[in-house]
Amino acid sequence: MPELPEVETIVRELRPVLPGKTFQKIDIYWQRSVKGDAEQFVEELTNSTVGDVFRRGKYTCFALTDGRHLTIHLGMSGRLIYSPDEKENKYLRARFTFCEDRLLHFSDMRKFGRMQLWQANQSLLPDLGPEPFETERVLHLLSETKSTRAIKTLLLDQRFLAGVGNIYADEALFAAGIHPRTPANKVPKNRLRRLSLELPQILKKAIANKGTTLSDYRTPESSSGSNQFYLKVYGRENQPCPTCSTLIKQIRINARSSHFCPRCQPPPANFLLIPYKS
DNA sequence: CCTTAGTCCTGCATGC
DNA sequence: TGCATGCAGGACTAAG
Repeated sequence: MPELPEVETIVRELRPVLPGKTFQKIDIYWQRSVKGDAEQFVEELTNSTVGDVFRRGKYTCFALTDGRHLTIHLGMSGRLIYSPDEKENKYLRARFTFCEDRLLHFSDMRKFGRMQLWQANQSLLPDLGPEPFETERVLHLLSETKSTRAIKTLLLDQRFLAGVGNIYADEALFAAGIHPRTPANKVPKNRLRRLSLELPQILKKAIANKGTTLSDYRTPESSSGSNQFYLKVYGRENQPCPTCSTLIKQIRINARSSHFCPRCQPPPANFLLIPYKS
């Protein structure tokens, strides 16, 4: 599942090769991979030229030279594959052909990914919260929030904070010593400070490792990331905590699996926890 | 404002 | 073996 570090890795591979390239032909194999009308999307994007490639939250963004933008959200299983040749791929949802026959393939097994074209006068991704690297701003938002939702839920809310998904939310809460079910407005200030500082560190380390490959994620040159070998709690239920050897627990928060160490991430007080509802 | 449940999807694991 | 069921999850929507 591509989160911020995986998307950043993808962007870093595409940025040196795509700017200056023109979309010569676009083939859509699954209409719903396009937000809005797929035919119109193809019509409006054909013959456009890529100016820059960048990341915002979990979105890969292509700035077109005429001021418009193409965004791609990879969902759960989306991949961008940049290659000179065609490969058999039963999950191919879209194919972008550039001049000199270079190809960008959008592959997406579970079909949760979405591509969207933005007009020049539209503000891009207006509902996204700040990037986690804006430490001061994130700390301020966390400190000021009156939200009673579980802190984990807030971290996953892209309007509050952009780019964090299930894996890195669990890792960041472990690093900050916060129980994931703590109400956001009840987390002690010193823990919030730790969270705002640890989160960007965790993301940077994951980027250095070219992302976390659990099953589907690959870079555009189809290599795997290696950050899965460095995860401390995510997916490690019933295994010893790397810090204190207490067994990692798995619980559900808003229908999402959450992993934490009961000793390193103690609840501030039992009655403060967001209760579990089946 | 907040929440939960349902939807979209497929592959994989499990159980009979 | 084969079929049914359940699970995973990000973003979005509807309903309370």
